[in-house]
Amino acid sequence: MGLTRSEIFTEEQNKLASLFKVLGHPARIAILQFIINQKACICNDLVEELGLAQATISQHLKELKNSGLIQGTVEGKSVCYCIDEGVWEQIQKEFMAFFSQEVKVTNCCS
Amino acid sequence: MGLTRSEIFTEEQNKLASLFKVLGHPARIAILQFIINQKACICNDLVEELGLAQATISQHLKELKNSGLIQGTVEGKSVCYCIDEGVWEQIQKEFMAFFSQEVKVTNCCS
DNA sequence: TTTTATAATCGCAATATTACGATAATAAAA
DNA sequence: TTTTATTATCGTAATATTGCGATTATAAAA
Repeated sequence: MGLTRSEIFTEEQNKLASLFKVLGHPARIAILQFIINQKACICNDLVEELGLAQATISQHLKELKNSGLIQGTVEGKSVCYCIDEGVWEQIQKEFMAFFSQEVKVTNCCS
Repeated sequence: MGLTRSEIFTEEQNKLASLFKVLGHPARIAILQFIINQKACICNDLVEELGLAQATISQHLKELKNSGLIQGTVEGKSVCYCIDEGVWEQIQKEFMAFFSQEVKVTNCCS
C-alpha cells in the first residue's frame, strides 16, 4: 500500500491526474507565473525571488521539465527555462475538455 | 523539512495549488467523471466500479468534499454525492484565468 | 429488537514528496 | 590554469499520501 494503483485507471485518467499533480504545489505555480510574466527564466533568479534553497528550486524545475510544461536551454553559465507553448496549449485544451463536461443536474442532492 | 512552506507563497498561489492537488490523483478524477456522467453518485457504486476498497474510496470522497467540489446528502442507508455546480464553475473560472495568462514569447529558449 | 446495508473513521504499513546541505559538473572569466 | 558563478545531483530527515482491514456509526428492513 501507499502506492497509487495506476493500473486500474485509464491511460487518460492517469495522464490528466499527473498533469494536475505537477501543478499541485505552490512553488511550481509561482515558478510558472514568474516565467510566464518573464520576470525571469533563470534558476538563480527564482531562488532569490522565491526564498527556497537552490536545490529545492532545481528539483521543482526538474518536475516541470519532466511534465513537458517548460524546457531549458543552456546559456553560458546559467540555464534559461521557458514555457513550452505547444505543450502549454495542449494542456490548456485537455483541462478545458475536462471542465466543460456538462454536469448533469439531478434532484439527487437538491 | 518535508513540509510545504506555504507561508512564503501568496494566498492565491496556495489556493490554486491545493485545488490542482485534489485533482492530482486518478481515483479522484475517475470519481468526478463517474459522478458527472451520473452513472452513480453513491459511494458503494464507486467501490464496485473502481475496484478500490471502501475505506479508500471514502477517503477520496472526503478530500473531494473538503475541496468543495462535491457535496453529499444522506439518502436512507446511503449517501449521494454530487458536483457542487457553483464551486465547479468557480474553479473552472480560476483555472481558465491561470491558463489564459498570455505567455510572453522571448528569444530566450528558441 | 435484531439483522442487514452502507458509509465513516481508526490504525497501520508502504511509498512518495518536500526541503536542504553538501558536493559534483559545467562553462565563463581572470 | 585557477577562480568564480551557476545548476544538477546525492543523501538524508521530516512529513504527507495512499491503501486497506477492522471497527464504529447510522438507518432501513425483517
